[in-house]
Formats: sequence, structure tokens, C-alpha cells
Amino acid sequence: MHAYRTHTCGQLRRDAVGQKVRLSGWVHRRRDHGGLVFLDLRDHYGITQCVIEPDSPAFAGADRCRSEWVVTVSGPVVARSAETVNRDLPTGEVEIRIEEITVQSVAQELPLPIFGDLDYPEETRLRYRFLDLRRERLHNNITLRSQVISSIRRRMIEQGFTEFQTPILTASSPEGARDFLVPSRLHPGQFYALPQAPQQFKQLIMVAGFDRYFQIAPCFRDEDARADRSPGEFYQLDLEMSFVTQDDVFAAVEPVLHGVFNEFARGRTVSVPPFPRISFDEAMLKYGVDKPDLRNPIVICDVSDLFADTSVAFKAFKDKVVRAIPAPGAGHQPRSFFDRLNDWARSEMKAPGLGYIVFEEESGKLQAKGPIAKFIPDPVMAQLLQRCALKAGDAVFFSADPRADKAAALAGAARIRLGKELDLVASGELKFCWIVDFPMYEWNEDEKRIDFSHNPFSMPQYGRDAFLALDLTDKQTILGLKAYQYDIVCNGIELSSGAIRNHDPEVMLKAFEIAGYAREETEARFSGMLNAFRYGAPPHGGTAPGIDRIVMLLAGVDNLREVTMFPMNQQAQDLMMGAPGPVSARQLKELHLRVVKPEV
RNA sequence: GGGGGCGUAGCUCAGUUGGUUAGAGUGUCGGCCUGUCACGCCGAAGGUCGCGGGUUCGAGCCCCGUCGCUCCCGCCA
Repeated sequence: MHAYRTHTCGQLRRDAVGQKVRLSGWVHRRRDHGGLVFLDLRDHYGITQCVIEPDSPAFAGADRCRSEWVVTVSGPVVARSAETVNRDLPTGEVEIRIEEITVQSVAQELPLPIFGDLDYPEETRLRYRFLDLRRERLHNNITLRSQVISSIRRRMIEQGFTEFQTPILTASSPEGARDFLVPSRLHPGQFYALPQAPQQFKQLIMVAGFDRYFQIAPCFRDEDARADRSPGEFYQLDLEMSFVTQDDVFAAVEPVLHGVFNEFARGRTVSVPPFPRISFDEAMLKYGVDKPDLRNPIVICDVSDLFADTSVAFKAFKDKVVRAIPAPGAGHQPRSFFDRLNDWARSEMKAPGLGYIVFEEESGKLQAKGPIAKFIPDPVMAQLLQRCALKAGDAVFFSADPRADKAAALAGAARIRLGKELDLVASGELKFCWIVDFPMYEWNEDEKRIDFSHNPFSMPQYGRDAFLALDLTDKQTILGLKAYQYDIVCNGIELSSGAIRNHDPEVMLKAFEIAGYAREETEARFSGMLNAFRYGAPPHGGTAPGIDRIVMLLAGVDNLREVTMFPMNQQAQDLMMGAPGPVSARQLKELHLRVVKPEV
């Protein structure tokens, strides 16, 4: 008989009755009936009940076992009587009669119970991650993650993609996020950077003629964390394709995402390809964000013209961009509901307020109520009702600002909040969309300059000659430029960003010039890629959906730590391993480094 | 860098208007119990109320500071 086990703890069924078996695992739960002791033995595969009576020579050994001790038990599989079968356990028809028990490892009193499904403080969970990972919920999430990644790999290979690895120690790149730096021992004062994404490498792979690349790629960015943004590191399904248009990329990615999501949907419905394509401008208008949650039925509409009408006496909205956010069914909400939203807009969104109108039916006629209703004459009100598809029992909120982007942002935040508070968001759905036609550049108000608004390697949607001839001071035209740049969004979460790339060295130099980088500087920073483009580069494009976020959506959790085996905390520390930590003077010396601590 | 929330027993939490010896559940330890599966019953141990200062006759509670965790803003091409 094997030293540790003949079966797993999730394996035994009625047909095994009579066999003599050996199981190893953790003591999940101990029930002491004095004369009779039950031990639930748990491993990765399941739980099996083991039982022992006092006359057994192994009784003393079994009796001293406590939660989370690791033990090996041997004995016959016995059928349980009809009354004692446990329908909640797959192994619930049988139990092991313990004849022999060996303690492999004892456990101290636990800082984090394995049994049960209570919430525990994040700090404890992270410090004792190995215990949290034993618990059913996290154990299942991490297993799901593995299955999702394996499914993605299989589907990508089926689509004709080839997986390649790219360097982890590479060069720092300008633009984008803060780099993690690694000092070079052999080159004093010089540094490697961890890749923010394998962006340049995957483009070089296309230049090298490999046609369709993918990788489950680790990416590193030294930026502050959020619930859906791990500190430091995360994984992308990085992919790139040669000789493709934007539609070809969509057509390659959609079946993979749909397939994976459908495989792990557990009853939820998944958008069927082709996913809706929404331009950036349309998204900002209708949803107020560039990552709309399409489960929320609210659609924002522009009503600036209605309030500009001379018949409307409401001065606060004159000469402003006004967006209307319909709130279906909100007409029956108490006054406090509207006050609360107004307070939220003022305090959290730093807006002057959130005006509203409530529509009620009175003696067969639609009555508009609320602080600003009286300023709007009937003909204009009729247009408003029609444009926003409002009816009796609904309300409508207004976001107004001289700047369109600010009006849109408040409207978008209000839309999300209303969706939640009015319970309009359809759970049980996974709704995808592509956001396309992102602007190539944006105005940086703080530094009074033009920045890339997304990926500097995207191809502008503009003729080559016209682009090369662009006047650097023609702000109007430049800020109006769109790029072949797209995001994929699911349930309001940005899964990935991608583009048809700029494979023309002249266009690329010009693109950087517009963003304030001299030609020589661009040549120096991107010499590897620019040089490659001068030796025959195929048109290419790709994208990179975030693996962690995909698993998060599929697991139905709202924090990345729930789907990451060993996550860091919000301050980018690993409490279990003690990272980051100091290093020895000798290590610093080898790396030609001296630490200068910040003054307090 | 800024804003919000939280911090009381190993763990999860309660703690009234500032007022006697800070409680419960769970876990741990001891006793009882032969069919439980969140087993049950009896008992015990277990507290720097995050830390420091202040107000007060008196602070877990009020004030100031600080630390930790977390969520958000900035940031994340």
C-alpha cells in the first residue's frame, strides 16, 4: 500500500465499500461524541468522513487530532446507514473506519479558520495566504483561473496563434506608466526595466514573420492599486497579427473570449459575436465613460439645445453642455433619494449639483415636478420626454458644464449610480462591446501640451501624406485625429486595449514629434523597433485582454486579490514574504547603489 | 499626494448619553456524551479596547496626533 494514499478525499463512493484504503489530508473538522470520534479529512479533491470507536487501538491517536493537522488514515470503506448518509457530500454515502492513523504534521491554533465562509481582515488573509488558499472559495477561484488560462491557450492555438516568451529584463520606455527598474551590476549607473507589456517585442515578432503571436504575458507597472488593478504586476493575453485590419483582429478575438466566457459562464448569458462596436465619441455621449456597462439600460442624451431655447428661463444651464440622464421608475422615490444624489454630485463629483425633473400622471395628464420643471414650457418638455424616452413614474437628472467632457463625466457617474440604486443592472449577464475610434492625442491642461491619449504605436486614421504634412501648431486638427485604437469592455470593465500599429517609420517619427519628442529622441528611444521597420515590416495589429480581470468577471468577485494566488496589498507589499525589504550593504555595493532616504 | 471607512479576546463581532468588574459567538483547554456532519451539554483560561497625547471626578466612547488595513481621487500610453 502506498505510504500516503490509495485514493483522494473526493474519490470514494458506494462501490468502494469493503476495500481497505489509505487517505491523507487535513483534519477539516472534528466531532467528538466521547465514545465516538468523527474526523472530516480534506484534500484538494474533496472531503471524506472518517470515524473511530474507543475500543480501537488507534483511538488515542485519532482523539488528539485537531483542526488542520495533516494525517494519514487507513481502514476499510464502510457504507453509511440510510439515516446517516450526507447528501451534501459526494462521498457522503461512505466513511472510513480508522484502523491506523499517523500524524504527519501538527497545526498551532489558527489565525484564520479554514472551515466556514466568513469574511476575514485582508491583512490576516494576506499574511497567512497559505491558509486562506486552503479555504473553499479562494481554492476554487484559483483553480478556475488555471482552467481559464488553459482554455484560452487551447482556443488561441486552435485559431492558429503561436506562443512565444519575451524578455523580463528589458529597457525602460518613455511614455506610459512608471517603470520598475533593476540595477545592472555589469554596467554601473544603468538599469533594466521590467516590461509594462511586451509591446515592442510583439511588433518585432511580426517583423520577424511569425504572423500570429500570443503569450500569457506578465506585465509590470509601478502605479497605485485599485480593486481591479493589482499593484505592480498582472497578466495579459497578449496577441498580435500580421496583415490584418481592425475587423480581422475583432474576428479573431471574439470567438476566443465568447468561447472562454461561455465555458465558465455558469448560467450567465454571454454576448454573441459580433460584439457591438461603439465609437469613443458615442460612448462618451451615451454612457459618459469609455467603458460602458451595457447591462445598465440607461442611455444619456444631449439636451443642450433644449435649454438654450429662448423660451426656457433656466439660466444655470445657458451656454453649457447639458446631458440628461433618464431614471426609469425613480418618480416614486422619496425626496431624500434626490437630495442624496445631489449631495453626492456636489461633494464627490465637485459639481454644482444635479438638477432633476419627476414625471407623474395626474388625472390622465403628465405632470412635471421638481425644482427646475417650472422653467421649462410645455413644447420643450415634450421634446425632452421624447428624446429621453420618459414616461409617467420616471425621473430625469441633468449634468451641466461649460466643458463637454466634464458634463459627460458627471452624467456617466450618475448613470452608474442610478443603475445601482434603482437596481436596473441586469445581473446574470456578461455583456461585451468594442470601443473604437479613440482620439490619437489629447490636450494636457497642466503642462499645456499635446500628449498621446492612448498607445503611441497606433496608426492614425489619416492619410500618410496628409499626416506627414501636418502643421505641429494646428491643435484643432491634431486633437480631432482618431486612431485605429480600440478597447474591449465587459460589464463596465476594460479588458483590453489594442490597435492597428503604425509600421511606417516616417509616420511614427511624425507622431512622436506631434507629442513633443524630437526625431533624434524618438530614434534613440525606439531604435530597435524603428530600425526593424526599415527592413520590411508587415502591417500588423493586436490587443491584450487582461487575464486577471477575465477571471475576476468569471469568478463573480470584485477584487483581483480573490483570483490571484499570492497578491500584494494596496501598498504593494507582500506581507507573507516580506517584500519589499532591505538588502545587504554588500549587495548594494555590487550594484553601485547608495540609498538616500526621503527626508521626514 | 488627497478624501472616506474600519481598528475591542486566537478569529468574527456587540458595547446605549462619557459612569460598577468591557460582553457574545467561535476557537483553545478540562469534564460528560456511540451516529454526528456548523454535533450537543457543563466549566475554565483568554483583553496594552491599534499606539501616543489631551479634555474630564471618570474615556472603549469626546478632541488632537500617529500607525495599520481597505475603498476612492490623482496616477495607470
